[in-house]
Amino acid sequence: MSIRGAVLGLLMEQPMTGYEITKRFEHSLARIWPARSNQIYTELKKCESEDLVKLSEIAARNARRYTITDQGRSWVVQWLVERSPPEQQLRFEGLLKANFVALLAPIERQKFLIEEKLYWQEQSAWLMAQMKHLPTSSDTSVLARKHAAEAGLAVYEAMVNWADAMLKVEQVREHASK
Amino acid sequence: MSIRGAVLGLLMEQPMTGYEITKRFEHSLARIWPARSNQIYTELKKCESEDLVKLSEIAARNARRYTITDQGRSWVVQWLVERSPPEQQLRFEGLLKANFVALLAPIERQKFLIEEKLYWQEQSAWLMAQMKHLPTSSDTSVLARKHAAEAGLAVYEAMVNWADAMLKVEQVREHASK
DNA sequence: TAATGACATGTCATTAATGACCTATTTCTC
DNA sequence: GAGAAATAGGTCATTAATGACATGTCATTA
Repeated sequence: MSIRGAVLGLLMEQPMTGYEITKRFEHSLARIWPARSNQIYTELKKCESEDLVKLSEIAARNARRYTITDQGRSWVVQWLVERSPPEQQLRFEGLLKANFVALLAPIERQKFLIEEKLYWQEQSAWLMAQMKHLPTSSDTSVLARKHAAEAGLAVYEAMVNWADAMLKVEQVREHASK
Repeated sequence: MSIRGAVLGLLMEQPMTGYEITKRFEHSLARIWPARSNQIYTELKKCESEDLVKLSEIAARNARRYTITDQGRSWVVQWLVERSPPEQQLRFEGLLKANFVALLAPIERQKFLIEEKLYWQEQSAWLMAQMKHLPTSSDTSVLARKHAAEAGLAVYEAMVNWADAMLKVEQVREHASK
């Protein structure tokens, strides 16, 4: 149901079409809660049938622009506050693999770690670039996004540090074997 | 397919029954890649049918103990190294909600943030406790787990810091309005 | 004017994951 | 010796998510 939270959360800002939501997604939430456009369109339809959003405009190119309803607003607040399944807050394949990295042969492992480091550095750089687009304001919604982004950044940096630490393990081992 | 990686990764250590894997899961990977026991049993059966594991022993209480095969070992290495869908490495509901926290009314928001902080502190404490059980060794597999755990810790701490930062935003606002 | 590329919305088959159950055995405790 | 709790291994229905397509619009540019 998180995809619903994301879609309705974005619609709280302003009415949007599925396409617009998809684009907004790609520029912000997609790295934290991946979703394909088809999932967003499907979710919008379901939300419409449950009166959480309503079709408010047919724009150019038959684009269907949806507006969030009062029920939709309540749904979002409910979703934010509830912590029904506390376990599945996080699903992190990178950390899962990190636990098993010792299963690789030294050469493969080093290659893997270098790639991982690069990947997380890219994520980090991307997020920093996104953050620059945030307006400088003490508005709560802006600050919330800013601090959320900073938390995301810390996550990416944790992975970069992990890769570094593991690469160092390798170097120490090499040095010792000389 | 990550659940398969996790199951086979654990079986690389030693032969185990579905129940034992489930328990090992709960004590380590479950917070990073949640899985119910039924999913693990299902995966074990699928792996058996694909010759990635083989039933090596029927232990007490008809417990089926599986051993990883050579194909299984190759599968794990392949899985570790490949980065087929780079986007869906991470699925983090906490950070998703963090982006929308401004949608809550101040009182609800504060309550939510305090609960979140507590939750992530608990996760952090739990992981630190788990880390104490790691043997002190310079063995790569031990170091890998140690550094992975440290990365996890950094993630949890990032969330605690986020909650703190957002709580401070609130306090500043209150102070300013006096 | 033809082609390209961004815009826009979907369907459909399949896989992954959850949630709710079910059925036994064995061990521990009162 | 009765009953609870942990061990052990599932089934089944449903929902969530992916991946591969399908279809058409509109603006730009070659």
